[in-house]
Amino acid sequence: MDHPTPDRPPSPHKAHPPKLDDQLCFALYSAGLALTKVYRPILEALDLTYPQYLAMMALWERDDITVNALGDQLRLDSGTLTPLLKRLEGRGLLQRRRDPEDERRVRVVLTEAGRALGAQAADIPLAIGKAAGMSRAEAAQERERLVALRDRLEAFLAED
Amino acid sequence: MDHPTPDRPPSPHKAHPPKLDDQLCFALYSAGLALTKVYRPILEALDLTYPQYLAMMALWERDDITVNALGDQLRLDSGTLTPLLKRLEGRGLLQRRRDPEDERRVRVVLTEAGRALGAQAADIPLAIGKAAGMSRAEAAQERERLVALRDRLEAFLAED
DNA sequence: GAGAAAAAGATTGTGTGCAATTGAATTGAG
DNA sequence: CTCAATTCAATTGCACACAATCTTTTTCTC
Repeated sequence: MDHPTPDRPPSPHKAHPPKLDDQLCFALYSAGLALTKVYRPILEALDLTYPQYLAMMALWERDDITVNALGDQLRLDSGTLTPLLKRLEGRGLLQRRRDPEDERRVRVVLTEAGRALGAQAADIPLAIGKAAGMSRAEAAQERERLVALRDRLEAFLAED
Repeated sequence: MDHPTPDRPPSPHKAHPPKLDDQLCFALYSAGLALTKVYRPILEALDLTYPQYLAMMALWERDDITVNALGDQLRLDSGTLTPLLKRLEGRGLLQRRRDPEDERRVRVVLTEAGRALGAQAADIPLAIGKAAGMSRAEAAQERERLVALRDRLEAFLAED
């Protein structure tokens, strides 16, 4: 049961392949998979997928925004958002209408049903916190560390 | 059940919908998206997708394992792994062969080309660490926190 | 030892993610 | 004012993820 690369041998004669369980990236990846698996049965009650839930959260806070603006918040492009929003529209949770000011834009507006769903979602964070076995404060700390990591990665991507 | 909601406004007359940027889950989700975007151009040199890279990492450490065993490590099921492995096989990086001992199993074995790719991947973690703007020690700490979170979520999923 | 149950992997169908392209609308340079 | 460049969303194509189902093979029970 070998473990963590305590110290790398100073002179790598041969290049050693990286190990799965040493990688921060895999921890992030597998934690994300686990989290969506926890969400799935909870969101089933609202008949939402996890990305749909994220989109609805953004819209509960502020709707009547363009697809682009929503994509900036969610870090998703139109290739992902357009079909996702069409599904939500098909369920009567929102409407997509061309902006008369600029016909290139599509503005996303919640319906009454869409807004009402927000109240039903109010208890979800608590349920997730329980599954994660973290206090509110711990979760907030971890959230900040991940946001900081994300921001550094996005800054790196934005370079040149 | 639980309730000490310490910092909530005292009387929730109406249920308030959760907010995107308050959620640990969205921090995890968006950090994961950013990370794969950082990986993409780096992995292009190896002509691997990010999940393919994860699978290869597992195999560089130990191959000649079943699809199930690989799936347990990666947290993926056969519905995801079968086509992924077929693509890698098509590229000549590995072979899939039925286990003669138990014809239900398929064992995954690296080819020489597949093993050779491991050497080319040796510098990737360093490049990622740079993009993430973290020291080795910081990355290791964050990795442990995420693994702990993942393990708690998986334990919750395994309940009942 | 025969039939039921279980296990391993493959397949099908749905829903993301994203690159690349397209089409329509707007803006900008001269 | 005009035509090229830009912008916004949609579309297309590929690769995950996963539920549900199916086939084959093995094991379990009697």
